[in-house]
Amino acid sequence: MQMMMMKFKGTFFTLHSFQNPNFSFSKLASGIPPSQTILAPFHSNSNSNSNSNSNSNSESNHEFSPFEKITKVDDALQLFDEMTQTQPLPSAVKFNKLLTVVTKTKHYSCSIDLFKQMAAIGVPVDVYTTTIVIKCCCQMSCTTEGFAIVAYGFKRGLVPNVCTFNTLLNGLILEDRVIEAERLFKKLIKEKLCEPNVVMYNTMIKGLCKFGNNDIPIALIRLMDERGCKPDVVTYSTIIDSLCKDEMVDDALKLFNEMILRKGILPNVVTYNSLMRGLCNSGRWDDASKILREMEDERISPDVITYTILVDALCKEGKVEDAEPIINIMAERGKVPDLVTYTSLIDGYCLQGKMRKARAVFDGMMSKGIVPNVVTYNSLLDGYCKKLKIDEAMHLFHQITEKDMKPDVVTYSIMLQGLFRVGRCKAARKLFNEMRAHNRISPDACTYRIVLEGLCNNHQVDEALSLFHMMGENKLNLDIVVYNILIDGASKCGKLDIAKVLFNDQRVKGLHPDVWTYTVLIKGFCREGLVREAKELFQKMAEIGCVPNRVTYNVLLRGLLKNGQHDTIEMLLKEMDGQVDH
DNA sequence: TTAGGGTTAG
Repeated sequence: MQMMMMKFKGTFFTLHSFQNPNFSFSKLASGIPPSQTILAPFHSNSNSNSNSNSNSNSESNHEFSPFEKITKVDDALQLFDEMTQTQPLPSAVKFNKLLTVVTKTKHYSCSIDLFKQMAAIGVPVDVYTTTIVIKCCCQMSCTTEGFAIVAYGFKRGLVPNVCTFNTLLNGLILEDRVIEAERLFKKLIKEKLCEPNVVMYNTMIKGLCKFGNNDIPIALIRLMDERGCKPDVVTYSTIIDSLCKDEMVDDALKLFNEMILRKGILPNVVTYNSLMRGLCNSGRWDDASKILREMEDERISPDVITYTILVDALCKEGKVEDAEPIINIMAERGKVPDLVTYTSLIDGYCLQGKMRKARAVFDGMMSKGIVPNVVTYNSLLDGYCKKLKIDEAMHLFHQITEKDMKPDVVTYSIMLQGLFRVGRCKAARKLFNEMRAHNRISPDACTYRIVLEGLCNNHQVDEALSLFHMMGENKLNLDIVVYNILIDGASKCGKLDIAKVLFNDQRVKGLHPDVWTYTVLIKGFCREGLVREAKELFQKMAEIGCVPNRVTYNVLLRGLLKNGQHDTIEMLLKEMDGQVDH
């Protein structure tokens, strides 16, 4: 422990004092430590002599363990057939191994089918078998089916254990059923159905973090201590990651230090990756670079995810030319860029409108045998739409469907935004109807915002309003941004009465108008020459503590100017000087 | 001698 503390003396304790004014992106890239793991013997067969011991072991293993050889599901299915025809039937352990292999390839429904066949043939199943199959149900968002399997097992004397319950907890969390997960977790403890272990605490912590809570998970670490269950690197990494995602990077670093210095738990590449992402996304490049150096000091090799985080963050910062060389650095260090890495880079070029470059990366990726998915296509689509190249976008959109790939809600939203932008409302409405008729994809809050804004910008406010009313009292109708769009749209086309009704309506619903809400309505009043009303609303903003921004001042100033209220303008300019950043 | 938990893209 003492050694460990010494080892990490140079860690983030001095983070805030760490400053590097000469920082550059190329330095960041060159600071990436080389791979410390010797991968060669596992990646090629040219080193068989140098590793004779482990080789002979694995060979002898293979004789008895055909499961390790399986790379494709078809192989597994064939082996399953052979196993079921063997007399006497192989043990449950052997079938479990096979099921594990299939499950690891993410062919969950296949595993479930095999389980059904096993049950039909009378292959012995145990609690391991049911746990594997429950996991498959959970991964397919059918956790309720997972509970049914517990009941099935129970009838056959298979008592669920901590692994089984943990799988179910994880399933509930995957389906955002966090309250049910919490209830189950408490029930397990209260009724002594099983004593939670570190894995189960970690699952629960993940769920709570996902639910937007970081304080309870931290408190849970204390509970673990009390109940004699030691938190591990996963416990801390989960919370560190959640804090980073909530832009609380300093709290994450504090926890990181606590983990190392007080608990003596060593961080691994996952912990570092979370911190890297948190720091990069908040533009703290110096600190990110320090993390890379610290990884090097601790001999922890960055993995594909580390590099991808860097590529993505640089691209989002508009530094795509700094991101591209990272692909080469990866190659030098034996790390193969994957679909996510390439997609991040493609997205970076698209964001800059460099579509030819984006296309070149896309083609390069394809030539390496990496198959793009809907996220990759969406990046390209968005790029074309932003450049108003709708025909290219449309072409790509059709290509997605032709390739048997399923467009998702984002694909449709991007296309809708593009079509509205170039004023092709008829096509947009057709696409929107097509989307609504789709039984698998339904428009989300973002889609509705795009459609409402599109209609308003194309002088179709009545259609926007009727769509809004049709949405009824659902969550989307409780979105302040939607109200802002409509208030702006209505007042722009002279329907100030409707704008006022909408303004009151959102307050009745308990929504909190923001700067934008007030600004668009002030703009509406000014447009109609109702300067007194505009000033009153401006006053009201101040009263409820909603701070006007530069746009608000500009809108009001223009209104006053148009109506010759020069005294008020002078007063406002003085006020602005003291309040608004220029 | 088999099962369960944490990190990356729109």
